[in-house]
Amino acid sequence: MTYAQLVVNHEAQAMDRLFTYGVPEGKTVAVGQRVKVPFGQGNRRVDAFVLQVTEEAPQDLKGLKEISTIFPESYFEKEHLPLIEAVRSRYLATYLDAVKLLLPKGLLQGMTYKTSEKLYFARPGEGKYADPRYQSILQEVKAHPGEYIKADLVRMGFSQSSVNTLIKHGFLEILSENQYRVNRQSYPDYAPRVLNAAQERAVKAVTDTPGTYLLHGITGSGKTEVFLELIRRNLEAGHDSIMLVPEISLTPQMIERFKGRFGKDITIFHSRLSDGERHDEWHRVRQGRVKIAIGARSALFLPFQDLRLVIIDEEHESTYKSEMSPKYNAKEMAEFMLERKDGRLVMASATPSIESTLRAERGEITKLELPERATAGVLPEMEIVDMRAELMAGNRTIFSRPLMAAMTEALAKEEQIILFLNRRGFSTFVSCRSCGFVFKCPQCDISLTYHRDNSLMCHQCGQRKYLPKTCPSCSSKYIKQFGTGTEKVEEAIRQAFPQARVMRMDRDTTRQKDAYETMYQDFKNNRCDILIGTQMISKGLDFKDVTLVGILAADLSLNLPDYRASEKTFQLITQVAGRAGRGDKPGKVIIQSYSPEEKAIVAAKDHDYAGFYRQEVEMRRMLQNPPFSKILQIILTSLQEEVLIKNIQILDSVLRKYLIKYDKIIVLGPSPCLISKIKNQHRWQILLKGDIGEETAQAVKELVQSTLGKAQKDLKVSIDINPNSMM
DNA sequence: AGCACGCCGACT
DNA sequence: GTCGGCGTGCTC
Repeated sequence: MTYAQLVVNHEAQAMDRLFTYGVPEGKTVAVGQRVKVPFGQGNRRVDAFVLQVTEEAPQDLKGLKEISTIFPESYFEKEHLPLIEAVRSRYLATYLDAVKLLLPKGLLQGMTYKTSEKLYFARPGEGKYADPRYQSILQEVKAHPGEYIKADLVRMGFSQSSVNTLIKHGFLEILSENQYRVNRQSYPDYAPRVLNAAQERAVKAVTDTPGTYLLHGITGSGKTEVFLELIRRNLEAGHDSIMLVPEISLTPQMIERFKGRFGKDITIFHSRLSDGERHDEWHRVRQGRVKIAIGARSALFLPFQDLRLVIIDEEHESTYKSEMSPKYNAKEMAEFMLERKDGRLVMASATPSIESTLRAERGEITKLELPERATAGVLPEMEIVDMRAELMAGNRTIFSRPLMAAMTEALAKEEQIILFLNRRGFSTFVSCRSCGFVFKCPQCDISLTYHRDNSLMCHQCGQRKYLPKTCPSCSSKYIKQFGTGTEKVEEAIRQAFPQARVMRMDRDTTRQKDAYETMYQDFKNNRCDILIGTQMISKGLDFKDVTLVGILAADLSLNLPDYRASEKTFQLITQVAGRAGRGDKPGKVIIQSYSPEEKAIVAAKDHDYAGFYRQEVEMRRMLQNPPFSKILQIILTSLQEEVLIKNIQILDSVLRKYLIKYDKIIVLGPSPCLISKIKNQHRWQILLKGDIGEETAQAVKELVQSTLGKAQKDLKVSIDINPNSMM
């Protein structure tokens, strides 16, 4: 008899193991197939996936059952097993979560193809069906076989009942076809550019030798052209390629270029694709109809047959680390997948992560450089404005005098301006000047942001309410808004430059489906003078008429409680600054800051990546922060704070006792998270920092589960290795 | 997470 | 004597 080891579709942590079932006599199963099995005492039929097939009987099995249904389609291959195992052991994921990465979205919810009933000509009309009104329908369908469904003909003015009659009597035939929900929009050809020497060298290095590369190219150095060429060569060799981008830089411009270069060979994974579209794109890849994918991190797991090239653009971005289970890091998984088949991984950025540059220095990966702008443009001129001095001089507005002057000048010359502020809304908090009351979200422990439509919004849970006229605490009318968001910037600009055309791009204005695209086109075609935006305008956008970039509050990201605050600030300033002077006119960047002597800000001003890196890496080494250590974050949440505190204290003492033998791991906490409540869930955390190997992490996970296992149901636990945020 | 089993009290 | 409430433990 044949036996199959299965992962069952069961979310419970206790189900996170393989179950052995018998394969019915005369049937076969293979790794990656979906089956149904009777499970548990009630023999409920649940979905399961085959991970292993064996011939010999497993030892000591009580009550072996048989698979009840075998589905023909297979979702992954034997060679994916190490990947599943890696996701499990590195990121403490369950089998099920790891397997689900490889499945088309919606599979377990019964998602399937959309079918359409296409019409075909079957036989010529005869007898009373030779009548012209029938003939014209038959002619039309005969001329366009399989192109119409009934509704199309009706729309063209034919009578629905005539069409039905023809079908009923067999003159027309209906065939059901799987319809791909795919974007058929065509794009203008994007012809290859001639590569400059540095681009050429990079392409050659990657083509010649498999391995992992760090491509450090300054903003505007033509990285995209290198990607396109690498993909073209990989395609020519008959292999598949994946290009990963952070969600926010999957811009219309990027899509335009890739579609324009590769046409139908490519699939694009928008975050805005519907589940149905994702399902279909998955199958298009599985069937080998496309050879190239571009998308956010989950596109890495599309079922290509022969993946040999992965490009990770803006590799410093935190979006490559998943914050939901499985909490994998796409950079690590890409490398893992490619090194076992002699593939090539190219991680690219104008501001590489400290971690990647350190790896390059250690010789683990190969560094390639694009040190010059590809077009005539030079790097923009950078100026830091000390906002404390502005204040001293009596300027209490959002804009410093140098920025005002530069904006006036740019507008006079009809050049475009980008203003960056990484905060949406109007004011960041609202408080009562009489009693000091601050409006906070009742469900979350953060202050509410005031929006111009007179609402108070929680940027954590999204809840909105109207701003009352009087203070809920002392009933005074002295309610005032503090802090600045993009809405206030927009208002200030409209006041200062009433004739300028202004656009604001943030999550609030790009919510509707095509808003982003429309605004992008408007700005590109010079229907707008000043673009105000958050992080979403910081990368990818390439507008040739932008000569001035204003960074309104460079220190915002500097004061976060995170060892990466400095790195993030440097990256953000460099990226935003890179939007200036990409055409033939020189660019200028004005950085407003209250801490103008900060090394991240000064280094960004000097375009000095190397200098910034040297200082930052030393700091990390000194404080033993990643990449010189790992951080394991354990967050406990509960509706009841007392339950939470009691349990996390127990957990803390258990962990400390266990970790006493590891002198290279320190335990921090327990303490409330910086955002100590979200949607009424209280949050506390314990951080472990140090030399945490996979086995240690696994042991900690098991310890956490066994310690909390018997505790209240209300208690939820999340474990993350090297989390993006420690808030 | 379900589901069955079993131990115990309440009620015909 | 039997019905059902819920704590416990297992799922090939």
